[in-house]
Amino acid sequence: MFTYAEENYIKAIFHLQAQSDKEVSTNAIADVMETKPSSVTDMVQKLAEKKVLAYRKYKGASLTEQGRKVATSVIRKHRLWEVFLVDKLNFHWDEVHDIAEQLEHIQSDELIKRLDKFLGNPDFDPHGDPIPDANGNFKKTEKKLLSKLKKGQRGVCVGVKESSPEFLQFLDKKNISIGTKIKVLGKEFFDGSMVIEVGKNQSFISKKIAESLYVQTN
Amino acid sequence: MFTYAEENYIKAIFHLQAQSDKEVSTNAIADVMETKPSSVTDMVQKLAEKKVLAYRKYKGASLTEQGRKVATSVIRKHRLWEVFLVDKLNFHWDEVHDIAEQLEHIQSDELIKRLDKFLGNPDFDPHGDPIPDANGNFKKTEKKLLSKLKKGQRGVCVGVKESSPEFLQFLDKKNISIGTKIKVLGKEFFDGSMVIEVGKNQSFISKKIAESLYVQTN
DNA sequence: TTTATTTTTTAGCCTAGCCTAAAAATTTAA
DNA sequence: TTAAATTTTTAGGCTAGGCTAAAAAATAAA
Repeated sequence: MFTYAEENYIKAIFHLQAQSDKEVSTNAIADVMETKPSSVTDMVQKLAEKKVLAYRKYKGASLTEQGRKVATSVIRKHRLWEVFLVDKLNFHWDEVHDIAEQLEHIQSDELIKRLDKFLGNPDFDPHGDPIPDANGNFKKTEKKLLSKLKKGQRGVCVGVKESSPEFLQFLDKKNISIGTKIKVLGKEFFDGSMVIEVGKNQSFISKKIAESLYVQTN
Repeated sequence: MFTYAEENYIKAIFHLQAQSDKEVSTNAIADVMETKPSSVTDMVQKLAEKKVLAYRKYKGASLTEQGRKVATSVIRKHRLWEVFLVDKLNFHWDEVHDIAEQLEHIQSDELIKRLDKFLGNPDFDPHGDPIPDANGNFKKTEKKLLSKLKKGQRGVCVGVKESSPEFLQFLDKKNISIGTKIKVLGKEFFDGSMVIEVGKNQSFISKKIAESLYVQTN
């Protein structure tokens, strides 16, 4: 139904829209797709004809209901495959993205249905991101950024905002992964840095880090 | 390194060459690829430049060592994924081909290494076809066509020559699958048909069927 | 509010992989 | 061994998805 390129554009627009909810600009899309704005214009016009998004010249694009369905289906597949790679094939969570990027385009509803069951109907991928159900609905979570916690508060790491290999490897070095309990020992006002407790160790982390990590408080 | 289309051509030429060992004709390739001969000429010339095959105008194509490596790698991936689909996701052996046809193009050596291990390093796919190892070597089997067996001989079904859904479903109806023990009760000279024993039942099968089923004798 | 800057679109071109129609080479038949 | 039939290649076109360069629209600054 949709080509790989089309699916990737739709997915990118979905993610961009999730952040700002308004129409997504041509340049923003070009940025994340690593293409030129002129190429984006072409593709966006084609996708508008296919009814997966609404497009107004010079204004930007926003997904239709149909487009959202395509996007969540691709995201669902991506995240389920990531669970497979980590849980079944023992990949590390910072190695799976590129492979899942390929696997997310495999077309077979039956395959995904069975894969989901095989994995025990997981709700979250190895990075802590929610896996939408077959209808495209995400489980609501009340996760917040680590940077929002006050001194003395505790939280459980449930995800990352950024998932570059560099960042994930940094977290590894600090022994932080999904499920890790974190306690805020101290917080600096002027630069937003924190001292946190992870297991038996304590670490100093910058504001940048604290704003890239999601935790769930209880 | 190679596009999906290129990999599919290489794979097709490999299979054609396995049957006749000589140079493969343009028309033969067009046939299995379901394209026009002119398209094949284009692609074959491109693949010759890429050194995966030797091509002589009007004579045909034959894979180089490099081409054989590409082909066996794709075949290895295809068959390993089929094992995954049947063993882990409980697909039926006649449902997995189209999905494996997509999965065989996923690029990641590490993925295949781990998948192979996860599946217990299988030697055969669900249709009984051998899975080449990482170096492209096939395990030798002395399978023969059922039609070659004489009256009274026994064999174990180890594969099929043809794997259309229709044929596989026919085998199902007769309760024949990989590992099924078959005994030849009788054989007609004039049309090559047979009466065979499968489990507690006996069946009449035509020459066409007997020539589409591989068995291993002991 | 006019000018300068930035963003977006248009126009035209490129490659991969397909196609059709016509030409050329090979094979088969007379 | 020449003519007919078949196979294969060439030539020229098409679509998807990119690109650059230039034009047009929108936004920001003077």
